[in-house]
Amino acid sequence: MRKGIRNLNDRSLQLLKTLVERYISDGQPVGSRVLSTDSALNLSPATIRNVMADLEELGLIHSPHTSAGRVPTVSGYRLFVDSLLTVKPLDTKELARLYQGLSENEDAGTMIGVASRLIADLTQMAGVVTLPRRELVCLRHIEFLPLSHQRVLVIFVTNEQEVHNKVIHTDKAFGASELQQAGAYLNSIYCGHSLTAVRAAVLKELQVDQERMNQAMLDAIKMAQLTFESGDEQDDYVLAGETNLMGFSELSDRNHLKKLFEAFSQKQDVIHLLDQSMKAEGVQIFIGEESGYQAFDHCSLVTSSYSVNDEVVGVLGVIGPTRMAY
Amino acid sequence: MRKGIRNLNDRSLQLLKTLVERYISDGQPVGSRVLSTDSALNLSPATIRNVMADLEELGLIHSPHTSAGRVPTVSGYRLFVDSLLTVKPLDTKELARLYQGLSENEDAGTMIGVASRLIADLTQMAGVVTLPRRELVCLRHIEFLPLSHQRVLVIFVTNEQEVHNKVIHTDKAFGASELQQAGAYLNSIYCGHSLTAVRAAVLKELQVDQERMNQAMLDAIKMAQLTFESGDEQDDYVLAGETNLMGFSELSDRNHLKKLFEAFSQKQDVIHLLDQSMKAEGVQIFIGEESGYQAFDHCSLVTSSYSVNDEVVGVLGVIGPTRMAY
DNA sequence: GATTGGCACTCAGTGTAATGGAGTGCTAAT
DNA sequence: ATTAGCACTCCATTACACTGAGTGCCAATC
Repeated sequence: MRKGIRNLNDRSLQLLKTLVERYISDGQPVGSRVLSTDSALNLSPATIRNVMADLEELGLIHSPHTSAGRVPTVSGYRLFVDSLLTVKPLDTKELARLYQGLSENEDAGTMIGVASRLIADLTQMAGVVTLPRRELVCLRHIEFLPLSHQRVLVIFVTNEQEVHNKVIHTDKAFGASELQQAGAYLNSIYCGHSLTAVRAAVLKELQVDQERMNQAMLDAIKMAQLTFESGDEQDDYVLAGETNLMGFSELSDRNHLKKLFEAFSQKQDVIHLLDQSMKAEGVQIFIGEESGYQAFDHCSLVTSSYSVNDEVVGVLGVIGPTRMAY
Repeated sequence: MRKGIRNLNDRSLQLLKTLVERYISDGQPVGSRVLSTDSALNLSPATIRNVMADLEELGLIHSPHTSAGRVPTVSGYRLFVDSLLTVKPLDTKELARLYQGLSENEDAGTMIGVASRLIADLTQMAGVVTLPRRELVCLRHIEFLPLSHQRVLVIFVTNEQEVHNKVIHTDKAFGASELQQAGAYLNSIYCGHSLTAVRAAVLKELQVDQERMNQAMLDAIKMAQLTFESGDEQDDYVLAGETNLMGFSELSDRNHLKKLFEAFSQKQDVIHLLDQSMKAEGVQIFIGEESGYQAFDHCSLVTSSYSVNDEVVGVLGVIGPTRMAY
């Protein structure tokens, strides 16, 4: 008399849905009685108990103990968000405010901070936005300035108006004009390419084409190599409203909380996770342990990629407790 | 039969000291019995009870409830750190490691991050280091680069090798050579001055000396004004090891913890506090409510200023629970 | 006069019932 | 297939006694 998840009837799904919704709003295990009055279906608690037994057998819900109500499991949430979730239209109105808030400032760096903050305020959870990925950042301009002791200050502009700088150490001392020449040369050939493309090209040049170049060109290429070598500028993200997470009782366990915040400041795991979700189109949801990272066991992460010029360059997301209003 | 704090006898102070030390290491109210065995003094618990009654009357210690031991109050801690504290010599050894860790990297920005991290790891509490104050940062070099749409990229180097950049919007479009000239001009007159000094000088120039200047000079000054106007770059600090604070039971109250972390991310209060302690020489200690900020009610902050070239430019500190090993 | 031993007292913390209530599972009736 | 009824389970709360650590005070002692 076993049934698979696939041929669950509508009624069971309906009940699962209201159960999840109820649990999300109350945070308490929900029993058959409340479910009977809560759901539009006119069913007695007894009937609902039968259905719930089925749902439990399928691993969608689960009892903390014998005489408590039921709580959705991860798979239960998963089914809920995958096929039962009805999105509220509020989002669009808020979205307008969000856009407005964003359009006010032009620097991409601060914009990302603002976006993150907005998400956090809006959801009362933690907002997270990744910086555009390095591979997709395109070089607009590069320039070298002399510093003392064979040091050179590299300034490069990417995308619209983003400015980066770095100090590199060269083999020999260069004068201002030499450096200017080198910059002009590099601009002429690499401008408009992505940073990773530049890096690859530079490496290739150094390996194969040395005899074709004069000394000035070689110096320029070498400096470019120093500038773009190794991904020392890790992909990064901006987090806001972490403190909102401390209000949720399900994350009250100090150990969990600590692990979570450590993950935030280590950044690594979070970046991996966000990276993953960038690969997929549209909205992604990681529920509880699905993320694969222990620190997020009791959290969920809802992400959506964002684009610049029709190209996906980053991810924004909301981090909250598993029991969150999806 | 009342006595002031001033004429407390040595024995009472000795007892207060061991009480505080004991409380710091155990975190539990300490009673007369333990104190009698703990202290080198050979006194019976009864005697100690008498002394403790005196100390309590003076507001230095206090009982959570009738039949618990005593716990130091804020004034008790204060007296302890002010006159009873004997510094362990361990610090110097660790300090060597600290110096070594710091000397490895030369960029001031990352150095501060490393310092903060080191403090946190060393103390198992939160480390905090302020960036050098703006007023004390001295301009080494300034340069302008043209961007599109009447935008100019300003790059200026301060102190040793620190590079800052900013995009400003000008009234009219400038060519590369004009900008270079302007940069050279500004370098010639303002190089070596502190940023605030430059700002003041620029403002003064704009008000009084306009007729003496040619157009190029005026443009240069105007750009400098745009660059250094208003303290938009707030003083800042780097925090590390916040998560260490979550392990302390006395900060377990979620509300307190939340307030504290909010203060961290708002930065403002922390900056004020650190600023305050920069004014005083040497090591400063804020205990519990002494700081005046609610968020720090159950924390203590130990700070020390640090100098570059014999001038105090910033503060580093440790944030921990009131019950910390001072 | 300072110190100490003795004693009654207080009070948080703990363990053990007892009680109530919410919820379930099962069975028999509809 | 649904429902009502019933016995059962288990958590949560309360009550209560008990223990132990610690105090305050008093009288005895050095």
